[in-house]
Amino acid sequence: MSFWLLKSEPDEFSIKDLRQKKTARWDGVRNYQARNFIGQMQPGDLAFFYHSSCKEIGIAGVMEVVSKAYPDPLAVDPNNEYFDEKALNENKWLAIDMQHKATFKHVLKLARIKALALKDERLDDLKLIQKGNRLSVMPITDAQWQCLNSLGEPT
DNA sequence: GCCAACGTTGGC
DNA sequence: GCCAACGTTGGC
Repeated sequence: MSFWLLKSEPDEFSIKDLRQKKTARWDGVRNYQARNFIGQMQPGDLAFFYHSSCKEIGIAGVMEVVSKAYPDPLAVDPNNEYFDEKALNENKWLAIDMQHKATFKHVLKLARIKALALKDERLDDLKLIQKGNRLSVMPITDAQWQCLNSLGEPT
């Protein structure tokens, strides 16, 4: 089993939205590196739901991968903002289904994660806080998961 | 709103 | 294949 972190702008799609829907398709990823990570995900994997570009930046909860990766239908829908003309021949973009597992009582804020990383060597290689990182889908090590998940108090 | 950093595109 | 220009991400 592997661990991941997936970013979303809560104005577009938040952990609250996922909790209401229970299961949702994670789609619209249009970055090759992120796409490749989605391709590696397996049912049963766990992922942090990260809120970006918002008031409370940080990890908002936990979700579970409940499907294998499959071609992203948005890429071949001309009316969708994530439409990709090149995908009409061969759709190489991937989507995957995620299920809500837990919403943290308080968002585990990025500032707190950064502060913690100064003292806890388990977070040394955390991609999230590496310089210039913009990946919206990234792997999390077992140690990083244990460290961060223990700080999130589920509601 | 600003800007650093990275990704993508396209001319050569 | 190089690189300048442009676009996007995302924290602050």
